[in-house]
Amino acid sequence: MARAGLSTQRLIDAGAELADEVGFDQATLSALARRFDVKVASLYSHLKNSHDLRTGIALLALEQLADRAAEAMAGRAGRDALAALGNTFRDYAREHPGRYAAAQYRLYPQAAAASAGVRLSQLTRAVLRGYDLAEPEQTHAVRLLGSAFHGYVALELAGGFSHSAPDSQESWSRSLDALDALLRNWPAP
Amino acid sequence: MARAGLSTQRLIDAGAELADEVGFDQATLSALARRFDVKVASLYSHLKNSHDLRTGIALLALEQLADRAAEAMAGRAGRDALAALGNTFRDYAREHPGRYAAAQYRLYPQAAAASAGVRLSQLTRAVLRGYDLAEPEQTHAVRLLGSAFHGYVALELAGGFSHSAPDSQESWSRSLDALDALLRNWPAP
DNA sequence: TCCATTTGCCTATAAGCATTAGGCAAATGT
DNA sequence: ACATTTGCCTAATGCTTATAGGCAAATGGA
Repeated sequence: MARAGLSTQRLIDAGAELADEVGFDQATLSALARRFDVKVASLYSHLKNSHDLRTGIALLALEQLADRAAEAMAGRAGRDALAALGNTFRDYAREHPGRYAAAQYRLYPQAAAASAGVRLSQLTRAVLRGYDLAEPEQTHAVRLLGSAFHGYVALELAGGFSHSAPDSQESWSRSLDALDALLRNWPAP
Repeated sequence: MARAGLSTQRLIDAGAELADEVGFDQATLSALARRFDVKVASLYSHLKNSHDLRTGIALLALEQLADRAAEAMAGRAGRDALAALGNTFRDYAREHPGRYAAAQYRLYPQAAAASAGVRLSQLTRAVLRGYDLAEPEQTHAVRLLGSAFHGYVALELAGGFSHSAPDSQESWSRSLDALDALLRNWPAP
C-alpha cells in the first residue's frame, strides 16, 4: 500500500491554502484528508487534533505577515513606513483571507509569546519611531494604529465598504493620510 | 405530553444568552435544545436551520446596539457624541461578547439592508456633524472611525491589550481623544 | 542482505451536530 | 364535539472529530 507522504508541515501548508479557498473555519480535518486522498484518521499521526491544525495555520500566517512587514518597512520611515505596514496587512488579507482570519485565532499565551506576533508588534512600534511620541502615549498610539488597521481590513473583508461610493482604495489611502497626520499632531494628554 | 412553549423569538433570545456564555459559534441548535429540555428536531418548527438562528441573533444584536447608541448619543455633539458611540460598542461587546460577534455575522445583502445596521451607520455619520467635513472626506472618516472602533473592541476582546501596561481603559480614552483631534484637524486631500 | 523496529496509513468504532420525514397528541376554532 | 392546525416526538442519514488497534512499508543495524 503506497504512502501519501504526509508530514505536519505539508498538512499545515495545505490547510492554509484550503483556508484561503473555503474559509478558516471550513478548513476541517475531513476536507484536508479529502485533499490528500487519505482517511481522516491518518492525519492524527501528524496532528494532535484539529486545534493543532488551526494553531499551525495561525503561526504560519503570523510568520508570513511579519516577514512581509519587515521587508516592506525596511529603509522606510514616517508615512512611508506607516503605509508599508498597513498595506502589508491589507494586501495579505486580500490575498489570503483564510490565513488572515487564522492570524486572529486565539493562541495560548505561551504559544502567542513564542510566535511571530511579537515581531509584528515590534514592527508596529517601529513605525512610531518616525514620530515624536514618548511613553505611555506611544503605547496608546500603537494600540490605536493596530485597531485601525485590523478594523479596516476586517470590515473591508466582510464586505462593509464594497457596495457604495467612494472606492475602498480611496478611503484606505485617505485613512493612511489621516493616521499620519494624527501621529504628527498627537494631542497632549 | 406537555409542550415547552417555544417560539422563534424565545429561541433567538435564549440563543443570544447562550452565545454570550459559550461564544457565538458554540451557540448550536443542540445546545439550545438542551437548554429548553427539548429534542433538537423540535426547533425546526420555529427555525429553518442553524443559519436562521445565527441571523436572528445577529439582527437582535444590531437592534440593541442601535438602540443603545441612539440613546447614548441623544443631545450630544463633538467629542461627547464620539465617546458615546464608541463606548456603546465597547461596553456592549464586553457585556455581550457573543452578541457582538453575532453582529459581525455576514448577512445576505437584502437582510443587511433591512437591519438596524443601517441605523447604526447613520448614527456613525451623525457623529461627524459636529465636525467640519464635506464629502467624500466624510465617508472616508466614517470608515476610519468604524474601523478604529471595531478594531479596538475586537483586539481588546481577543485579549490583545490585557497583559501589559498601560491599562486598556487608558488607551481607549486616549484613542477617543486622538480621534476627536483627528476629526477636528482632518488633513486636506 | 536479512530481519527487527519504527512509522504511516488503514479499518472499525463512537460521539456530537444539522437536517429531513413522518407520527401522535395537545391546542384551537367552529 | 369534532376537525384542523400546530408542537414536539422518534427514527434515520450524513458529516465532523476523535480513539484503538492492525498491517504493511520504510529504515537501519548486523
